[in-house]
Amino acid sequence: MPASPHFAAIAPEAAGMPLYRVVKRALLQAIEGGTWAPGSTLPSETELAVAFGVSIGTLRKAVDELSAEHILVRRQGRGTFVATHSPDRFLFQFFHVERADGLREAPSVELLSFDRVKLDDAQAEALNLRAGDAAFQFENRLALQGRAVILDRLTLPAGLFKGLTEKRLRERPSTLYQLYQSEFGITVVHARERARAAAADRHASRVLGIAAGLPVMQVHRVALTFGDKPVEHRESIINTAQHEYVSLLSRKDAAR
Amino acid sequence: MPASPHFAAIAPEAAGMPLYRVVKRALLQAIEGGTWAPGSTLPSETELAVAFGVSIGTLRKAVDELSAEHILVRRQGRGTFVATHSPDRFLFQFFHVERADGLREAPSVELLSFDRVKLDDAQAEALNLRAGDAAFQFENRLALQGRAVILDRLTLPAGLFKGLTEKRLRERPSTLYQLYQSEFGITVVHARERARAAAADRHASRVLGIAAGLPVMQVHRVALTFGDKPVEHRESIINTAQHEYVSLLSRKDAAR
DNA sequence: CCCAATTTGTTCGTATGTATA
DNA sequence: TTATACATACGAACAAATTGG
Repeated sequence: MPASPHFAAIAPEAAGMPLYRVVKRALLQAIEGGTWAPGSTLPSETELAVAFGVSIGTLRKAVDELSAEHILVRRQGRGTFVATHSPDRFLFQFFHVERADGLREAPSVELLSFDRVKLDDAQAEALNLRAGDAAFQFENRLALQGRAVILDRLTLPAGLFKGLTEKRLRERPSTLYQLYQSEFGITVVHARERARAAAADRHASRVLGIAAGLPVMQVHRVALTFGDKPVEHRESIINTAQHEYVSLLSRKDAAR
Repeated sequence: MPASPHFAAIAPEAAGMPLYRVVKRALLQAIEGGTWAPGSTLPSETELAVAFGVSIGTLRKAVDELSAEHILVRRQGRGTFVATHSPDRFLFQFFHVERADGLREAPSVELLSFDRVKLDDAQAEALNLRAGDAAFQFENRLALQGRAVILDRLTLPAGLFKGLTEKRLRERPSTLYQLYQSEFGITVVHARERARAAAADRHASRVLGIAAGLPVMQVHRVALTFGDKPVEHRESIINTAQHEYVSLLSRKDAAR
């Protein structure tokens, strides 16, 4: 285990902020700054409390919030870990399509295209960049039970994903977000989605094997890292003939 | 202030359950059973801790969870209250449509029809009842900025809403959920939604003033009270030409 | 405007239980 | 079995917000 890190004095913007939030911010910055890599074990609560000069209860309250946000994971008897992007986490936190009967299954993914592009106005706005900025854009076809259900078009800022290639994308061992994390040091912590109905255009109808003009759901998503900084823009076209878009089970968090 | 209530001994199903969860269940049952009406003030934390025979910290942990689930509301300096269904709460917790530019506005509601019906298979399944059971069914047209955007068809079990009439529905002073709560003692605590795209049928197209066949979003919602008991089924047809369906900002809870 | 009482919010510290290696 | 880690439970003191005098 690494030596207990040495933390900076209270930041100026912490004025009037409860101590446990100051500790939370410090933990966040340490995680973001790579003091503890994804998947690694943090020092014990006792050690952290000493390192920060706060009581164990205060330290726990900070960790409670980070745990509720899926940034840290606690396991009784084992320790506290920096969350990683496992296939399970993707399925339950970031994948919102289920079969109409409620079956939830991990999709199989097929890369259809890979390009370097310049951001259009809408993408630039969503990513907090300027139109014309360089980006990678690629399309995935997602299948459930062997049937194509979703067409994703993803847009990633070139500045954040230097060295991304079609080959690396294709040969990734696990989920996309796992790739972002392990290869580019980018941790997706949250996503915002907005949906509407639309008629399938020719491209979507070909990829999904449905008639052009058929109603499909169109979901715009922005994935965010620490500090709500956008790192990915995604437009999904969903064939909802046999499947449905399911909003977060906000219950899960509370009911445990 | 009413005298401190007198709570039953620990329930048998509480075996192995942490004390704060036992307290939480007892609080829930007291709320559900009407010991404290919606909007009323609970005894202070100190009093409750004494009444339950637990420490203040344990009591607070129970209240923390109920507060996170929007069942209780705490206000520093004032007290802890049983949550009520205000228009604001409806807008932020239960209404998921925004204008494309992000403007979130309370809809104006117009009652279009009111009938007694028998549940069909799908409705019965969703409401955990039997097909053919008696129900009320009514339609609302919701407008934003004066434009019709949503057509809701609601189905309520007749057994839970005895005495509901078109007149009472029409003359309610506030939101529908406020009516459920004050007139029928039914508190909606949570809702599950599933969405798909569909072509507007003739009825929807007439009500929303759009062309038949146009792609619209179709949202199935089941509203639940304590113990995840379903109390309302709702099918919404949304014209997403100018508006979007926005999934919960799961961030809001955590970021406060 | 200030003061006092009340209530929740924060912080501290300790002891004990439970899960894991 | 032992050691370690998180989980639960206890209790005390003070801070901050609110209300009423």
